[in-house]
Amino acid sequence: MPTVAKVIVDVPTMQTDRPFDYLIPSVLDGEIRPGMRVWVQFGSGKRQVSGMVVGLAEAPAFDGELKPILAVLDPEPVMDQERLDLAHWLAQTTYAFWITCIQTMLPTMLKVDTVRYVTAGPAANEATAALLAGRDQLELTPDLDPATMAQILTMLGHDALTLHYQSKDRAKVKTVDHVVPLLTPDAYAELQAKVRANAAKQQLLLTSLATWAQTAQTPAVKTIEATIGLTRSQLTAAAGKGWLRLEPREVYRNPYPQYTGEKLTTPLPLTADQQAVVSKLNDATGAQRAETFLLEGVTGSGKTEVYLQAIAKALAMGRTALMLVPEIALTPQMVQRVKGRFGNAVAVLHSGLSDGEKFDEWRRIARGEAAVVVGARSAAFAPLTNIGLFIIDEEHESSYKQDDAPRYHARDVIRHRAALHHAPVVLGSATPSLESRARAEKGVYTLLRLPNRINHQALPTVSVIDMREAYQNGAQGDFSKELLTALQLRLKRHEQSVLLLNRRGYSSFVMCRECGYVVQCPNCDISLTLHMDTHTLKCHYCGHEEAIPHTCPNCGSNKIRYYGTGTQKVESALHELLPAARVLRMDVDTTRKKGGHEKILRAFGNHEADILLGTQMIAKGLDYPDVTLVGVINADTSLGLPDFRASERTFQLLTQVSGRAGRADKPGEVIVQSFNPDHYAIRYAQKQDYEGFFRQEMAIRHRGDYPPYFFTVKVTVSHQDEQQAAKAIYSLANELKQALSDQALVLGPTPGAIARLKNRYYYQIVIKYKKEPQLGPTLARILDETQQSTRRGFQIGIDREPVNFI
DNA sequence: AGCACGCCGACT
DNA sequence: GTCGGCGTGCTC
Repeated sequence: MPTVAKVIVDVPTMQTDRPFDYLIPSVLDGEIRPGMRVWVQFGSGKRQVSGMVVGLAEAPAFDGELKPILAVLDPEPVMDQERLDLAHWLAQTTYAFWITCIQTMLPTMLKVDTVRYVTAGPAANEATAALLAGRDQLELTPDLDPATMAQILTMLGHDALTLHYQSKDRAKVKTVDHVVPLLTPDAYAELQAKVRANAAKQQLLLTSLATWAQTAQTPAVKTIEATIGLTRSQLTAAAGKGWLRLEPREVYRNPYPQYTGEKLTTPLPLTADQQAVVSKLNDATGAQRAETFLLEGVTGSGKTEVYLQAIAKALAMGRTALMLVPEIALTPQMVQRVKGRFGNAVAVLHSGLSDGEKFDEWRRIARGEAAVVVGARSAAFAPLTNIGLFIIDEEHESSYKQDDAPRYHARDVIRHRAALHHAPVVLGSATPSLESRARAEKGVYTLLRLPNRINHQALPTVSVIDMREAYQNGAQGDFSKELLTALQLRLKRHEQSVLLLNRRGYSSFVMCRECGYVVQCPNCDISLTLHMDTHTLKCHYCGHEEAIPHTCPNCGSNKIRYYGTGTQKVESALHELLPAARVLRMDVDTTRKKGGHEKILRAFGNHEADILLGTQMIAKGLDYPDVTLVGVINADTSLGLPDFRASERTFQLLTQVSGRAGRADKPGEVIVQSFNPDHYAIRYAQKQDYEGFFRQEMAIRHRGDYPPYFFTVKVTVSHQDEQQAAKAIYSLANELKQALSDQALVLGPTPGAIARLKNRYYYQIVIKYKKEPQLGPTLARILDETQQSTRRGFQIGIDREPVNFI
């Protein structure tokens, strides 16, 4: 019988990032298994924290006195061995804390909140009474003002207060009350005789109870209310008389009640191209071969149907399937296609669900009640077992990389799991990332192609408008004459248009025309963004908000004006230029609310608007037959960024939106406005020529020693004091340069693009390398050394293959 | 992280 | 002489 549990405690620091031994008390003999959360005392004092059991042992490896586990928080493990191992692997490969990785893999509802509160102590005095002000206890929240906090600490030292810890598990299982008849049908008949005949409701209830008892039914209270019109209070009263019992039964919160799973779609006939791809995938699935495929399929080539039939193969083998989709593409249309084919066997995980819904979908998966999972990035950790197929759609999407710890790429997690499950991986995209396409070239991935659109639909015509000349030709504001004319034509024909505003690095800000002053965030070194709906300036990093100034805070001039192009500004311009057009705007502001996204897309699908105006998010998952015009207002604002992937991102975006036009029998037209109309990214996107773009971009990457020819790591140091941060990054850069071969390139140190964020100063270096066996150990050593300096306020971040270099 | 221990300045 | 400031080290 194991007597020791190895526990990772919920204290995310470098010094505590390893298992601690805890004694399994005899009352918990045999109850504790790896993957369960436990409640333990940790550190000197009475501090209590939660932790995760990652292993059991007969004897401790630690030769001090062990503390006992205080309580078990789960009746069953919430992580199986595969996922416990996965968490450890993730921690090692991303340089994140083990406990942080564990928490990322679990639904938010399984995160344990630790509550600290004080009560009157043995030496309670007037101050105690004053502080508690009649209450029994006072919770210690981080927003308590420092003076009060200091006072509390002093009083704790004098035993005037006592400190308590409590775990607050957020997991709430939703229940629905059911009526359970307690008597026999005969007994109910007898009662009916005793109850007054004109007590209609009671008579009705007794008749119903007799029937339920006869047929062994236990209907839900809600059903009874709806069908026979008895109220909950009448049932509660009857429960008091012993006629029935109200029994809470666990139910799942179903985020998609509209899919009943009764009528399933049947597989569509495949084109020869699709058939060839499906057979290759199914061969690998059948042979349980962990092969990675790169599926390069143009927009409209029927990738989704390929996925569905490949999933069917895995299911036919009695295995499960995991499919990742970018958050932004997880639209009702996508869910409908998968749920429509596989019904209730599908679980969906994305950020639009409430925590409760996510928790319930997660439990359905963990209990083996869902065999297909469709979800965004974090669904890579879905608790599926026996996975037979992995799919990553829109594989090039940068949202598959998590920007904060653990800084993982879903593709790496999926490939790691695929190797364990002996299952193939499909990476699908119309515009694969250069990294993936290069790997296919090298034979690491197997390249599969779907070069043709289904039914050989013509690709839309794409015209590029030179905005440098447009103003001589009667352009108004952000609209060239060509785009305006095309929009008017669509209005006349009652067809729909989509307008894309490429807003990356191009938000609206307020600038003084006299002195050039731009209103900045007081906490972060970035410009504040204008929000016309609330008439405020907001910081998109820290959330700071302030009123729009009427006069320049710098020179006092009243010539302070709005600059840049935001969706709101374009929207009002549209109203002026095309007063008859009904415009729907889709951006972070209009989609923040739950379901906001879907509501807008549905409204557009129902022809409630003529023009859909939005940012990047409209480029995906849209499939409306009546859209015959796609306009890109500013194609190249993303080209100017100091990021080597700027061309790749621009090409992907333009190719993607171009594919959105004219998908039905109506021919589509795409108008791209650009100040760099001759840029190769725009030219290749115009021709929808991925291979051409790939060759040229690879040559450029080769010349610049960029990925995929080189690997990259970004190391960031931050401190409240700018000098300290700068000093630290320079010594770190030196240390790295000495440890690495001269093949490796160390760029920087440079201040972060936003040098100051939430009142911390950031400095960073980027390392480019091909093969550096010393890099991993050196980074680990640096982290180890920094742990000593964390108390002095340093924070260090290591990001392998970062998506954002600035 | 958080909590205790420990070693130096302004008070009863 | 002590109370309490926050620098340093440890947590099974």
